[in-house]
Amino acid sequence: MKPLTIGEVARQAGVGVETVRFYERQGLLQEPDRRASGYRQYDLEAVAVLRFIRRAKELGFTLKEIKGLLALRLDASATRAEVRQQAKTKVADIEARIADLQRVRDVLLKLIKKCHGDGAATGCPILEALQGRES
Amino acid sequence: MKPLTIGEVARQAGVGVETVRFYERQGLLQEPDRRASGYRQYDLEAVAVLRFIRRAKELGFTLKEIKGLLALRLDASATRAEVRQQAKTKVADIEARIADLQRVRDVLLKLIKKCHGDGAATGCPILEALQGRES
DNA sequence: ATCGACTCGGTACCATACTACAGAGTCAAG
DNA sequence: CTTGACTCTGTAGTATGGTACCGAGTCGAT
Repeated sequence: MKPLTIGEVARQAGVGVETVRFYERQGLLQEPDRRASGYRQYDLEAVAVLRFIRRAKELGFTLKEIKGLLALRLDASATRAEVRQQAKTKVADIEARIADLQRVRDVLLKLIKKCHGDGAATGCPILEALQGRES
Repeated sequence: MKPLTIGEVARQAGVGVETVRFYERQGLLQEPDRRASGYRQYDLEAVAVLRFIRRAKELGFTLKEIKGLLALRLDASATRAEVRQQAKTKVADIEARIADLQRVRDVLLKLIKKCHGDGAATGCPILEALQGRES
């Protein structure tokens, strides 16, 4: 179990060295032990945490939320219900964003259908609609 | 047709004064005439442009894209096909984002289903899954 | 003439998630 | 013992879309 340098831990987790230090500053990664020289010394747990962060990010969690998840992960008194709640909230969040995007897409599709012409852009229904009279 | 101050034009367009100056710096809004005192003097076209920006932003266009749309709007040689193309590209864009979000949501829903328990968070399938063995 | 509201330019700051760099020190292989 | 790769801290910059503040000047109504 020889300790890893920041470069090794970053490589194993698939992130950059600067990113590791950044996460440390943000409080997502505990400050590791140091050698006499000041070099950080990591263990495999650090790799696990970094991978956790990466996955959670892929699932759309912000770093702030991930910080919360990491706290739950280490908190012996945390319950699965709490974790599930976080996940459910995120699902609701994502669904709201999907609905939003769908609404916008439909507006755009309608405008595209209206603008069948081929001439000058002046008077194009899309641009006209963007103009919008009302506030 | 008396000219409008920046405050009036901002109010009529429903944005802040600082925002108007910001759009000017970004090149979305032409630099207006000035009074002897240096005060900006706007006409109603400026209000139209600001509303255009607001609408397009609501439809998910970035300021950069909006700059392009505004250029098309004023370019006598621009065609409707070009405008339609922009809109279509944006639709494709939005649909990709929707698909992405749906994929993520499904992953989360699956994890939530797996985590039916009620005990300690330790070993919770959601946290475990986030851990992820592979890169 | 005075007052409050407004405007000026410039700069700095907010959140998000990094990324880049400078200049100095350290490590390990040959 | 040298060399090249690595690491250290601290600061600054990236992109996005603004918001906030400063001191100074200006406008219009009373």
